[in-house]
Amino acid sequence: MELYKTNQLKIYNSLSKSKEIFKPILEGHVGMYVCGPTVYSNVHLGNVRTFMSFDLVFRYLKHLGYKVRYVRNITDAGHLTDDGTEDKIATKARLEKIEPMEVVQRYSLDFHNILQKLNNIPPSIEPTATGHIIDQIEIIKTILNKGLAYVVNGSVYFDVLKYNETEHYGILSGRKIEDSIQNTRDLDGQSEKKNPQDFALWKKAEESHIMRWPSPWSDGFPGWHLECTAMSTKYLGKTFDIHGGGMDLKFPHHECEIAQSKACNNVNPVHYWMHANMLTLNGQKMSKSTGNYILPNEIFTGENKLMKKAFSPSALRFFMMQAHYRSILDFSNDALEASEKGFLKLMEAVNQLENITANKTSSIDINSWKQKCYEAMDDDFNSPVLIAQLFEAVKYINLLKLGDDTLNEEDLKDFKITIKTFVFDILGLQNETSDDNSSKISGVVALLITMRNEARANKNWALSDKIRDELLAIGIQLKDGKDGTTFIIN
RNA sequence: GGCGUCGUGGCCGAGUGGCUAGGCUGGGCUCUGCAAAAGCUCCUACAGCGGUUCGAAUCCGCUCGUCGCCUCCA
Repeated sequence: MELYKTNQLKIYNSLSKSKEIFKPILEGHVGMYVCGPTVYSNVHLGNVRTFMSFDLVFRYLKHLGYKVRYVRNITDAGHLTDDGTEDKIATKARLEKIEPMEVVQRYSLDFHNILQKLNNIPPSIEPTATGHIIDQIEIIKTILNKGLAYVVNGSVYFDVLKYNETEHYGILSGRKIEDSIQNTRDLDGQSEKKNPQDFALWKKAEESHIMRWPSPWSDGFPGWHLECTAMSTKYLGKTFDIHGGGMDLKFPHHECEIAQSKACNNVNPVHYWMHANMLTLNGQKMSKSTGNYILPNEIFTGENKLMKKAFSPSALRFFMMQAHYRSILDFSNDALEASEKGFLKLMEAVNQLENITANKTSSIDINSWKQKCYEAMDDDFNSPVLIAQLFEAVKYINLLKLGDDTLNEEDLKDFKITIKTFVFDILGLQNETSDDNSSKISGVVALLITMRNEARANKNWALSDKIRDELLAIGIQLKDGKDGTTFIIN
């Protein structure tokens, strides 16, 4: 039987601002849409956090037995620069004197490469904005027909004030339109809009603009907010279960998506809105535009002023999983270093699982422990609490090894499977110590351990310590226990 | 200025109206040739001020501060 039938998953819904019991539209199936990156530069660590958060969601939903269709777009057109006049991709292409599609290709590859290193499972569908221009044009036509958009000089704008007469623009972000009217700054280049709150569904392209597509209104390109509505509707339907994204997209991006869907399809598109919180650096939001950011590769190589050393992708992933996805997390070398130590301790314990043998009776209540692991994840994907439970398991493993605790065959099997499931399948961590050469290394180290033990038997401490210390220097740590000497590779 | 968020021990970071989060760091003990590891153990908490309550870090109010959004942003 699928786990979702017995587990009661609760999700914090940004729309209702409360935790709700998760009930999909179609039993056993989940439709999930997450706003992907705009591929005009390398993804930074802050971008990555959001995608890792939803990777955890994806993994857990699948573990619970749901059939999940996970759609995450690539924004390769339509995302305007600060002044609201030019497409970000086109700007980058102009600056680097290359084709826009070269920009898209380069940074899409970077994006996929980084996420793969961090062991993210690829989405079921990864559509691009430029591949769905036709769908976007159709939506614009419908919204125009309903009188909720207007055409000016070949551009089409959504009429927010008109929409707000019958609907609530601000339902997600908790804003009142009156406030935003009073507080909106006047921006250059937006004078053709009726009201500053109106947003572009279609932008007419200037003569010099390279990225352009024909439409009934002008040769131009689609607005940023529209692509997500077009693609989510196309692949998940007019209403679907989960829509995710970074907290900073709540307004205006997600608010606009709701407005577009309601205007076009007369329905609220999303049942559960999930927002991942920001990753900060030096207490400030990581952001490309301010220069306050770090790239994942700089962490893997250690090549950044902020880094004292290199960290593995799994150590980084573990660091992120130690914080709840809705909390702000501050990044620093020291915080990562502390996480790495914990991560290695966990991995070492997982490696020791195979050395544990079954007993006649069990002194640990494995079922109750396992239950706590599920309760943590069922409570809005609480990975930090899950990890606390996994450290409980580390303690158990060490005590089992010492023989101070025992497990019968059935419990031991369950224990092993549960740990591995949570560590590898759900948290998505990887055991980086085991590689192709590990068996050879094991053989060599075993030989050195034998030589060292001979030296120790002869009380030749100088030699035994030399073997131990020099192995440690190259990252192999010996540990003398009651049952002989074991080692770990750091 | 508006809206929202958060404020936990040396650091990171969970959580709940009364019962140990966890990790890292530091101290002690056991084990050990020494060390490491492991086990046991100890220390430093819930921004401030009021209120509700038998009891609040947990609920309410105010103050201060943080961060985010309000403009492209994961």
